[in-house]
Amino acid sequence: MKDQQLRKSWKQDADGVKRDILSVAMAEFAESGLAGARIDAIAEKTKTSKRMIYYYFGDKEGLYIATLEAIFERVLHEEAELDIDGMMPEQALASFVEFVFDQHRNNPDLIRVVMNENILHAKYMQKSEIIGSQNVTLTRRLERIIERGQAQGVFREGIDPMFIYWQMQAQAFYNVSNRPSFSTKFSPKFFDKEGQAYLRAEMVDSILRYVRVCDDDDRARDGTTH
Amino acid sequence: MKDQQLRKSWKQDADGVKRDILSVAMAEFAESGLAGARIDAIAEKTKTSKRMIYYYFGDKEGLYIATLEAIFERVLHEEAELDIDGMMPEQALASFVEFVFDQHRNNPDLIRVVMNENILHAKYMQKSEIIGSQNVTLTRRLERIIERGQAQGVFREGIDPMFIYWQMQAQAFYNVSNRPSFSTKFSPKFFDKEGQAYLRAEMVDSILRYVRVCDDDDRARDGTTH
Amino acid sequence: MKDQQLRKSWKQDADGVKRDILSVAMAEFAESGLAGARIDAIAEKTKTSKRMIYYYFGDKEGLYIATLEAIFERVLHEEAELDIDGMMPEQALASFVEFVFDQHRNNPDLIRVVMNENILHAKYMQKSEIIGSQNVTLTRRLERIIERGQAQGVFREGIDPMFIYWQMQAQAFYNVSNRPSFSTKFSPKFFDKEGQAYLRAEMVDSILRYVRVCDDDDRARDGTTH
Amino acid sequence: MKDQQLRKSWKQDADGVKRDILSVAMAEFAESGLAGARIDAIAEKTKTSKRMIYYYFGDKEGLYIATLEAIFERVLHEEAELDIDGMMPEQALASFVEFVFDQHRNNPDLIRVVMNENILHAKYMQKSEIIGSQNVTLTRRLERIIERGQAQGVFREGIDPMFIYWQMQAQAFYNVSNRPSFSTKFSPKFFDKEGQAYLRAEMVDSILRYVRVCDDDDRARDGTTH
DNA sequence: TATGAATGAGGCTTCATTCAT
DNA sequence: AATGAATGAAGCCTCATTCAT
Repeated sequence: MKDQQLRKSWKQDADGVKRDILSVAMAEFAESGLAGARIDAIAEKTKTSKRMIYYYFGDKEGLYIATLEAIFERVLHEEAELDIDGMMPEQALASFVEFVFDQHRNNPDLIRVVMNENILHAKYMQKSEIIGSQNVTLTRRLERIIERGQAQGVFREGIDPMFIYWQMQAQAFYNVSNRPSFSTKFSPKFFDKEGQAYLRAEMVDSILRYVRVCDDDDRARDGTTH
Repeated sequence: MKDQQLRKSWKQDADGVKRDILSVAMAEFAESGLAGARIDAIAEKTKTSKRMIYYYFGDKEGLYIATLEAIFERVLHEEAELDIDGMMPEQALASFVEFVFDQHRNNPDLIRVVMNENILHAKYMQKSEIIGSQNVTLTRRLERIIERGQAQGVFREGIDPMFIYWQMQAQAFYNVSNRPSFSTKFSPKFFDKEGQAYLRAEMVDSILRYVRVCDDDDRARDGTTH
Repeated sequence: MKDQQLRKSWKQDADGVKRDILSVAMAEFAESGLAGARIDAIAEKTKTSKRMIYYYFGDKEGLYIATLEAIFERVLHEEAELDIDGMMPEQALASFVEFVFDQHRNNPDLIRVVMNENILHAKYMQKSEIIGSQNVTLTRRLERIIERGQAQGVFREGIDPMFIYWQMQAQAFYNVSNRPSFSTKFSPKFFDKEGQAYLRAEMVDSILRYVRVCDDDDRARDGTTH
Repeated sequence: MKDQQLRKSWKQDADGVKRDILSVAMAEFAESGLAGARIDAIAEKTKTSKRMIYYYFGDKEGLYIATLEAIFERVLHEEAELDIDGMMPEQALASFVEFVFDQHRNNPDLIRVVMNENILHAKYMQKSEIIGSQNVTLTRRLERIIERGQAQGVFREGIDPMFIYWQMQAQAFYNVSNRPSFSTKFSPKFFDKEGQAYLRAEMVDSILRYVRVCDDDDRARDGTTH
């Protein structure tokens, strides 16, 4: 899209070929995982040939890692668009939760690739230098929301922002990753349009109740009713 | 229950062989998934030969399904040991959450197999007739806890027990399934002994805060502080 | 069927078991040939177990040969029922042809087993002592019909009865054996009920025309029209 | 017809490799049938490796179908060389019969492959789009011979050319296909050089007698001598 | 006489990768 | 920069047959 004019005489520019391969690879790795994906299948859906995959990415693992990094980079861009700095703490937190929920829901490929990574004990994520150092931004912003809420006296003390972030991730991720098994084993009711809206709202509610100041906070720790 | 006594004189022990194969297969499928597991690798770790795997389970898929069902059956048995009926509602709910958390934590094989199933869109879980009809018991018990709590006035109205169950599952599952990626991308701090204890406690707290009656419930829905 | 009374106390008599196995084997070998038939498949359709097949017949080849011989014996019995001795020569010959045609048509299993034998270069038929010495009877009877016709002046001289027999066999056999390929490559029109009746009638007609005295016999040999 | 000249510089010769594989496969499938043939055996007799069979033909069935089609194509080419249009009807018909007889006799591989196909109920012939639509030419030519003979008054009316074709095929095919069993069960006398010449001549004679006008045609239908 | 368990050899097929041009 | 041809290693599975009781 950028400098195509300069290269017009070439049939395809190198970047275009790479991007083409990557986008096909992403779909394949997301669908079948590293072991399950087939180089042949990827090559066939590509505009170029199998040889080019090896030319540009070395081997299957190289292509896989490139795919992984491309996905995380895409996600990073999305996160930059979250605009909550002007909101009141509760509203900001609610929007934050909704954003995380939606982000996962709208990126099933990301989820599936991460699922696969976890099956491989995150072997390739660890190898990548890009991925590890990424998500500081988002957690920082969450910290600031919590701090603001506490300063305003609407959020209680003793909250670990990272735990809240973990909890959000858990639910947002699980909502996509385990939909097949949960539907099968328990109930599909949360996965139609209404069900998803309900889940999203309750997730917000649940986290707000977790951070909010409540008179009876003495009851909270021991789990008894006085 | 069986006529094993009659067969004791046989050198062969079909059930033993099958169990042996299954336990090896469970580990292999958990580690590598359906596609990644190697029949040869399973056979080698077995007391018997590769041929016997085919004799008893037909093919790789047959073995995989048998493994799946064995795992879910094992889990079912564990659930029968949860004893919370005599407790007060809050205590019962707390114990329930802790049980779910521990159950997942202590069965990483189960988690990994389910992860794999989800990558396969739960294809084989759906095929199995055993798995679908299982988990009524546990959700029923949760329903009763909630009802009791509401009757006693300690839990608020408008709670869907299934959502609480979903939320528990999400966190308990994610805690095991996504540990590698979360550790890598964010922080490993929740995954040592103390971190796990913290996570478990906050999970309980979070859910109790979600169900508990709170004076300011009018604030809950719109997310403002008026 | 014979001495079942004597053996009533036994669950199954040896002959019954053997006959049971043989009848199943015949169907399997007819359908799939020696290489294609599966001992397991045969055993499953049998009232007894796989082990019994080996007990009674030694191995797969042994069972195959036994099947072969049983089939030829059955055919031999059928031939004994052909009753044409009182007929006039033309009528007798016509009946003979029809008999051969029907006999093949009604024994597709025989045909398929012989097809398979021919693929194996009749290896097992040659081994069998029973089969080789069988079909003298039928060819003798054909010889006698021809001789009678010649004596009565209705059949011409210079006919080899064995050729006529060969020609009948060829058509009667081909009608069953090559029905699938002929239907596919040329036309299925000869294989419905009417088509078969037509084929049968023309076969008779053709052979009668071949043996019958004809004024223009001088034309016959060189294939010219004078 | 092809651009082989352009590729002459390549070490690889895809068409040559394919043809090599096909010719070996033809012999193997002819000898052992689809089930009996061994990919390993084929590969060994080939200039290339087993892997290349899969590269070019996909799987065993793919190779089998390719073999089937190659054989039928070869036969088609042979048929194009039959030159009988200038002959008188009887002579043309005689030559036609001889051609069919010789064609079968000289292509035992074809016969054996078709035998095998018939054992498989012509399953793969039906799949092939090439084979079904082929043999119109030859039957058309036979029709025209008959018509010419009838127009000239040397052939009688009421003849179905397709039946004659069927009859020729039956005998020409059976002569090759059932030689082993016929030799074993009846007599080998038709299968040496003289025997084959005799069979061929009588086949011609028999068919000419079938089509020729004969004074006594009133006798033909009821089979009596009055 | 009867049976379920066991087996070794060999079959078909797939895969990521490299070669030659 | 690009491509069709080629490959070895390894995977899954099937078969007739035998063993132990």
